[in-house]
Amino acid sequence: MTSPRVRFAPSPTGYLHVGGARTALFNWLFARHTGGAMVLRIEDTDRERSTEGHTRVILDGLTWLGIGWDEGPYFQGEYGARHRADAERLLAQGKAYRCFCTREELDVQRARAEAAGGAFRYDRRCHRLSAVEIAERIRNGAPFTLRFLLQDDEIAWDDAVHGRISFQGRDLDDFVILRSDGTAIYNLAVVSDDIDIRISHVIRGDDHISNTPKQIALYRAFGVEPPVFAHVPMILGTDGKKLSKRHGATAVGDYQDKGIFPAAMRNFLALLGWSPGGDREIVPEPEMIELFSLEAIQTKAAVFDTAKLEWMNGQYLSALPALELLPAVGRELERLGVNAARRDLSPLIDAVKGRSRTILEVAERVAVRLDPSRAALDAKGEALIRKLGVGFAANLRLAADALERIPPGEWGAERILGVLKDLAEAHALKLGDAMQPVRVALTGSTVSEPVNELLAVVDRETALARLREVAEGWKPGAGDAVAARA
RNA sequence: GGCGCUAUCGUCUAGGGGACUAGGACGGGGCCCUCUCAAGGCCCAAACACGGGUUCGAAUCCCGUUAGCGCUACCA
Repeated sequence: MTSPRVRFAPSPTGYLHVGGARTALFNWLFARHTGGAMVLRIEDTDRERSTEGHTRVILDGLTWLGIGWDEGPYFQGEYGARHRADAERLLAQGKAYRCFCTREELDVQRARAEAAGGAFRYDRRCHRLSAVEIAERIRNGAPFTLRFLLQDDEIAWDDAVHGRISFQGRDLDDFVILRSDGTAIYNLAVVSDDIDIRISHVIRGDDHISNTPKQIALYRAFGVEPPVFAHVPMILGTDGKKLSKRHGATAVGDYQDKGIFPAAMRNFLALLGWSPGGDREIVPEPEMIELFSLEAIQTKAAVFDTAKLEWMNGQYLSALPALELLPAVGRELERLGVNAARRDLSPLIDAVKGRSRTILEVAERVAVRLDPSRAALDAKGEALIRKLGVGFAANLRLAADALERIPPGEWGAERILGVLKDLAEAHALKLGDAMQPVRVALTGSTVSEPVNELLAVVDRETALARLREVAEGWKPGAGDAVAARA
């Protein structure tokens, strides 16, 4: 047996959807696990909706996710001649026939069938046309499609994830394989291409299950052994409906923009519908490849849970050394308009990454530590300062005075902690009362690393200047008396 | 409507006839730690859709019911 060949075949009619990304991931994992090849094919036969931009976005999305391909991308649109030749071969062999029914006639037939309460099935009226009638219509220039002549027997296959699935030929109808303009319909194009590039395993979404019997029928007609089919379950939104735009972020690019790591996204996507068995959650890529199997894929649709994705991202974030985060943080900083040149960002990243879940949060926190005045830009920060009441400015001034006495050469987390502890003791303050005003003044938030570490990580002059600025600038407002009592 | 697929905590899942008092993770709640928030540690609540079989014994196998989803184009 030769090594498996799988393909990921998106149509470039939209962005790379998380569902598509997961399908790609499963294909990729299977190829890596088996030592097979992954082929990329862009199904761009729908000229109306396909764009080059979408193709670019899909390729970029896969690359970002770290899903590489061994062959392609092939563009389905370039193989129209083969599709057509294949269809005509079936026609010549009597396995397909010309259908002269117009769209309007078909609509009428369909409506009639529906009104009668039954399912529409093409009645093969054009299959009964005599050779003379056909010749005459062709001579008159009547447009026609090619329909596949479907046999009535059972069509079944052993699905690698679902087990045996079976359809009856009589429940299907003679589907169109070639449009009147000579271009191929999806099912024909797919089978023609999959045969051409020798695909051994078709791993795709289970919304394709109902296409599979038609495709198997085509394989039979071509006299080619069908590939192994593996239909992976859909991804749903939190309301249990098929994931769509109104569920918020559904494109891979959205998560890239949110600061999700490719590795975290891969891990999360892989565990959505597949399980390595046991209690594993964080699964490094090599193990994922090692453990992957089609049989272990879930048969049930899965709900996309953003909260768990973010948790997982946080896990990857904490595990990654600051050094590896540096480039990404640098990019985000640039986007935020922060000049980070000439500063070693590593200590700052280390200080904030533990309580961040995305690289975006890391960058924002680093930005504030580089330039605390950014905290004031945040209206929420100002509101917080105000809420802290009348004792705030006084304590802040005390802290600033004490900290100023630390010589530049001794500015460090340990020394700062000692000074603040002494200060609290000397003024009978709770440690928190000395710490929190500093925290809020410096970050505009009640949340940060320990205050002494925060101060150490912010440049001494910058920190002191900011503390002064906030302490002096603070004016008691109308609501402050109340706040102080509360 | 027809055809098909599916059914374990709110969510992702483990489970392959006895190891099930149904395990883990996210999320939720509580406690510890603590200058805040996270992280970390400990604890709690939370599920086998329903009904019939098969079997000494069913979450696990079979049938039915219900519900959800998919497809039902000269879209992919």
